[in-house]
Amino acid sequence: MKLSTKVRYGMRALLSLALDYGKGPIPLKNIAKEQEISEKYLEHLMASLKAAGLVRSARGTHGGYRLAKSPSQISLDEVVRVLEGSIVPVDCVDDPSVCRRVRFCAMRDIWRQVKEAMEAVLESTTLQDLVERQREKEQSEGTMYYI
Amino acid sequence: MKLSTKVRYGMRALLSLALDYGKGPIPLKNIAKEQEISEKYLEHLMASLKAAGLVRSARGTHGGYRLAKSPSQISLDEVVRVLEGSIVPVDCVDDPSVCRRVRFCAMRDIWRQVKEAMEAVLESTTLQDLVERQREKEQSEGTMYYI
DNA sequence: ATATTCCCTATTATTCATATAGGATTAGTT
DNA sequence: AACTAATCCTATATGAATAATAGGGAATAT
Repeated sequence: MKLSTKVRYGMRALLSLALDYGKGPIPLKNIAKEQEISEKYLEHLMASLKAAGLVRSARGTHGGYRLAKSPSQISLDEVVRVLEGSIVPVDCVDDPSVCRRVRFCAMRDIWRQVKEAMEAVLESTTLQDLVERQREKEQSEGTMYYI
Repeated sequence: MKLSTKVRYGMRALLSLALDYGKGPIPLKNIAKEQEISEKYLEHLMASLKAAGLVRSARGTHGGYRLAKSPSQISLDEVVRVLEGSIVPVDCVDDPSVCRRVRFCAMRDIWRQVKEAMEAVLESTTLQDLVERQREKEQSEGTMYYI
């Protein structure tokens, strides 16, 4: 029931970009350093995020990544879906064909409830919410953020 | 964000025992056959469930496993915790020591909300609920159940 | 030109979940 | 006592997914 590090790293990277939203492209190198993620690994994540239309990129000097939409338009469930494929705890919830007796299965109902509960939280939270929350915390305490 | 098969198999095994609650010990072999789980693998799961006090065992002829408490007293969150260790999507939610900046982390709040949402569903459902749900479904449709 | 940056493909490493094996122990049955 | 059905224990193998690294190619601003 753990999130992959893909999602954890990806969220951190996006939060990083959200905090700098409007300031032009941020080089991957900076994000990697700030978030203590290997550059090479982060490249892959950014490629996925770009393919999904969450970030845009610019090459060359002064290039880097920036969010493709405003932080308030990116909800966390979108991010999880991009980096992890889906949110379901069990495949049959989204794809009934993986199990022949799906129609009679008591467990499946529960797993669907679990999925919906998780989704509700992730859908109702955007990067903008994270930014605000982060700024509040920094104000009173420190500067860095990790997951 | 997937459940391990440990949990899926374990739930199925327990549901099996719950459906036969009060009928004396059920040999592991029977459960394995009914649920299409390898006997050897199921042995490990039952060992965990026994160590956690969810089932009792009897050796020798006519031995087997039975629930240690009534189905209505076993909630699903307990089962998940036993077989998966915890319910958290990210370790820092339960154990702040894994990350030095936990106090200032915006993400952690969200992951905790996700955890609580999942827990709410699992805590409010017991094996007895599953049994009833299962019987309803069987009545109208078939006999077998899978996850 | 050159330095900086993203881009692409391939490969390796590591971890963890899953599964199997073989025998030891216990308890009923005859 | 011998036999059989069952759990119990420890060790090991397998496999798949995740995580991480490597190396060079292509674009762009100065």
